[in-house]
Amino acid sequence: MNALFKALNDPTRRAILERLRAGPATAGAIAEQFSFSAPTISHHLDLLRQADLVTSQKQGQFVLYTLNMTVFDELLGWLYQFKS
Amino acid sequence: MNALFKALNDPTRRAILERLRAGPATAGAIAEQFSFSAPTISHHLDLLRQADLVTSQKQGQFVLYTLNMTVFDELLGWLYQFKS
DNA sequence: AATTTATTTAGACATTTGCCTAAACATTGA
DNA sequence: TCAATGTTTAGGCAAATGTCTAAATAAATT
Repeated sequence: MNALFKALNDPTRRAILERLRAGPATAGAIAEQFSFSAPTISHHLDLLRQADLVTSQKQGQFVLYTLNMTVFDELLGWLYQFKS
Repeated sequence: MNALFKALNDPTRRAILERLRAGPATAGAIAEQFSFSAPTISHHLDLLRQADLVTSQKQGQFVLYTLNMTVFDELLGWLYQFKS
């Protein structure tokens, strides 16, 4: 829960998640869309992975990142207690 | 959106929200439940108010804090785009 | 009016965060 | 095998964060 909110508490990381809605992408492809260095994006991806919001798989020299939507259920569950 | 995720990215603040589910409470009553100083809790309440997650009204020398659940809809809306 | 009680503001301090560059690692291709 | 490409790791730095104590503000009580 902590890692989840931490990961979401950054506009760049949220933008990465929105980018991944369109489908999996390599670290490099993601980095190109943002005006930050590759190491910075790599670090953001690491935090997203720690929160289990994305998964990664190595494909040759590329690393493909994929959105993991199952974690959102946990967040929805937390929110649900505040409903009504 | 930024203020919202920022406010939620702290276990003490989330616990305060959960406390307020039971009903409005004064700053002092809230502070008593946590082993932090009153100024620290006051600061947390300020961040929650900035995110519009709580509202406050002065009642005599007390300040009553109330959960504002309407903001959760904004969060649900953001989450919704990731569904399915 | 002076004192007590409730809360916030101000300022200090250690830790965390987000960024960078340089270097390391891993894979592909010449 | 050497060079090029993609990605991560390491280390440094400024800014933000969470905590504290001391002081200020505001309302109630004596």
